[in-house]
Amino acid sequence: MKHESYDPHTIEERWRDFWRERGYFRVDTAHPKRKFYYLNMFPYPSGYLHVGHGRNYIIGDAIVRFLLMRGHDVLNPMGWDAFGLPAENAAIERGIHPRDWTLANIAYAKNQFRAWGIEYDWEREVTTCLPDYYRWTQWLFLKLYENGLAYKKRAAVNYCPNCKTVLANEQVVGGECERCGTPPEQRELDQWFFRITAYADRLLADLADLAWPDHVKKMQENWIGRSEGATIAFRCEGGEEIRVFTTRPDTLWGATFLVLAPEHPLVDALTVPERRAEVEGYRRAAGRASEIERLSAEREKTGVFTGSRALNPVTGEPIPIWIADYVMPTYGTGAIMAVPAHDERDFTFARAFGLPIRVVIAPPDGPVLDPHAMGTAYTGPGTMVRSGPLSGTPAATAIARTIAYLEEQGIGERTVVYKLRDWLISRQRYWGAPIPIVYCDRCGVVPVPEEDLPVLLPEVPFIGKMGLADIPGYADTVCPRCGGEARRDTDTMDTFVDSSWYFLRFVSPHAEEVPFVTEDVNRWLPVDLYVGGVEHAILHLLYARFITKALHDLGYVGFTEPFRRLFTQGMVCHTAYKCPQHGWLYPKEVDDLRCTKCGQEVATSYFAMSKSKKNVVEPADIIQRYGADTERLYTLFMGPPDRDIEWSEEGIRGAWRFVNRFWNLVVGQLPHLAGIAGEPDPSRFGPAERALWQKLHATVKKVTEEFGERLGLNTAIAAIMELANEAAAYVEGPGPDLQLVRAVLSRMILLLSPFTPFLAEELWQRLGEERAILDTPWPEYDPRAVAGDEVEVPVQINGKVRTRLRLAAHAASDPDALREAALTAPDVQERLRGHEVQRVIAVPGKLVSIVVR
RNA sequence: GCGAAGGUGGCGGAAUUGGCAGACGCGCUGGCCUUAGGAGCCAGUGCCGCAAGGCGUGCGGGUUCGAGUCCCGCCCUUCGCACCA
Repeated sequence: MKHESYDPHTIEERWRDFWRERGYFRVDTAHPKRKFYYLNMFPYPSGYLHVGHGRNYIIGDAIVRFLLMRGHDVLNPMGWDAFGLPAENAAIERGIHPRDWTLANIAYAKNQFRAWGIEYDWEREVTTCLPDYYRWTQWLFLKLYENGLAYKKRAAVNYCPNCKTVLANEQVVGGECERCGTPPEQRELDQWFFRITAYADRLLADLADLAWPDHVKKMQENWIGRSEGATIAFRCEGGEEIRVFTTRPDTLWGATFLVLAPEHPLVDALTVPERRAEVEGYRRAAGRASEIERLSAEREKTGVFTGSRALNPVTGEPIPIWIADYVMPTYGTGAIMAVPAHDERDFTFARAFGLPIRVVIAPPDGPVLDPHAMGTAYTGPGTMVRSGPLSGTPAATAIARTIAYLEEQGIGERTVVYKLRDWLISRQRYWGAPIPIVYCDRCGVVPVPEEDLPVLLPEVPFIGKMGLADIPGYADTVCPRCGGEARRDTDTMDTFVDSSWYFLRFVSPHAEEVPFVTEDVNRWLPVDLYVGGVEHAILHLLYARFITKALHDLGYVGFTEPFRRLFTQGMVCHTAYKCPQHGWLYPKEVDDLRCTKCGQEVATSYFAMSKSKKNVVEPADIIQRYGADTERLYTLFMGPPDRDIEWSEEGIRGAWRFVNRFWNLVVGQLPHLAGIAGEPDPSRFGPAERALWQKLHATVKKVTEEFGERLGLNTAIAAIMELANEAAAYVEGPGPDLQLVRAVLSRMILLLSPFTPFLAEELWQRLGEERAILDTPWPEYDPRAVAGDEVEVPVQINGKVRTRLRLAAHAASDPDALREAALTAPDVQERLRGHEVQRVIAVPGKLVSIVVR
């Protein structure tokens, strides 16, 4: 080897602490000139970060380095979402305290960041499980409580018997506990809720202004689930009033029965004695049925008749009242009017139980519907028929006219309902922020005074699944109001409360009197770019938006949305092996696709990296073999950041080879470049120089633009590779222009520096540059140089490219000259012989298309 | 069922505005170098064909001088929601 070969370990060790010592990633939040709040979703400290986690932070570090070079004041903090069940469960397994486990993981992860070359302002570190943070989570609870946004109620809630705690609706995914997959049970419990439903309309409306991926907005929209319709009152024969919600009030004349949810409060009163046994039996069965069973749309419809009737308010006809579990107790009023002719579910139910079907909507131009012949409900548009005074109303105005009529008659009114329900935040586990509430026999529910915060987690040896209620003495306290004996609330808050405001704390992490300094957060928020996994599309992002709006209304912040732009990065997948007998296997337990324990053939598949599937790749191994720069480069190169990608052992070698080639290119040129300074002089360029010069400027443009809207970092890297390939070919050629070589190499180092910061800093210094890269402005490009002075223009004949012309840029941009050049080109002439030219389309700078016969 | 995203070589993926399909990388093939190669370098590599040429972006139609890109109708994959009245 004629020069020093690339040794990532020496290089990376040299620069690792340089950035920290120089404080490049610190920011003065009080005096930003061009502020940019970049935020990665903070991690859950679960043990270690694998290369899949790394992707999130590597994307962020590259963007932040770019922004710094562009002269922004970047707030780029990092912290730990440190409370929660997994730490508790891991601690139980290991027989240690969740705090010790968590803090050890944090220390380990910080070293991993350092190894990756990812720097943060660690003076802003926020750890949600420490009292100086959760004190303010409790403060948040108190503020919501004082303003009627936190309340306690007894309700049927989802309880996970395995995790031994209740769950929010958002944490029941597909009828299973989000954490452990156990189907939750319904339990009647006294629990704390946050009144997120009070913000349903604004959470929905404000989505419009967010620069978020459409699918994430759509998911939130669906989750909030706004429906417009009417509430209609039905008088029962026994005098009770049943209110139903419907989106189709125009079908009211076709309502032939009512259905209540089994849990509906009027069921008892409406059940006649001879039906009581059957109704009670059905209610008990419905209570036991898990959420999955009950929500399955394919399930047979079941229900029972209460024996009572109500009067259809517009026809005066008595109609039977049933109960059925296809009606949800918590949506709308928990009761529906059934219009079997025009609603699929009601139709199925009516057919199953022989209930009458009455057609009140006539399809346009269609045959008159015959209730006996219908195989399915007609839910399409049509004219109202058999609907008393409203008969003949066309579809377009039917709903609005019916609502007006109902309001006139005093039977009902326009109503908007949401699927969104209040956020259940009580958890019966230890590792969370205690709810700062005291129960006193004399004073009732008493909030802990702000000055008494934090309510500390009790210091106990940690022995097993437990809540604060299991810890002797924890609940005993005195009432803050009367000083008498009282009991503490023994629940902790959902960890999503912790993460619903952490982005505010980062701005003023050391404030002791307040959770954050309003003036400062107003200067820095909303977050300019928030990057994280799409799995938080609903839970975290909806909660954080809600809390921000609540804090806004209470006067603590001046903005209503926390995250202006959201980017969701894809997951890193990797081969996973499964043995029919031994389950998931580590790659080292597989030989020639057979299990090393039993010799059976293993199944291979691709999954997002996870410990449970034993398919994680450890950054330490990769860094040991190739260095952090190679891992970073490969991570960003292997696919667009918003898509899932597949980690491959071969792929990383490609990145490794590039890093080596680049090193060899620059280090190989160093002896020639000593003493070479100044910008190259384009007037002295030959064709090879002009081509390279153009490529350089085009590459600067490309890379710069990819850091904008698209974040196509994979193609930015590809562009740099192209430039490197051309530069390598150029320096091998005859008599290279050394000023040009220096210009190309030094700018290429800058372009590469967000991706491979160690390598870039090292080569930059070896090139003799005095300033560090992060003190150097990002390279500029000259649009004229990008355009170049000669272009290649393809010529199509009947839609096929037949030849390419090399033309001066000015000729290519003039349609007439372009047309002329194409038609006179010898090989075009050749092809046109014997044909009649019908049409010539010359697109300046692009191509010429000739149509012949 | 509803909604969203996607389907391009052997593979990961490019093609940003209707204008050269397959950039860049992996893999593969051949060669060089080497005691050796899971190192490095050079060349080739969408498919069919000796070639000229033809065919090619899930399938079928359409618009256009020109379609991966736009329109209509399907198929498949992934994700989200799912008896929400």
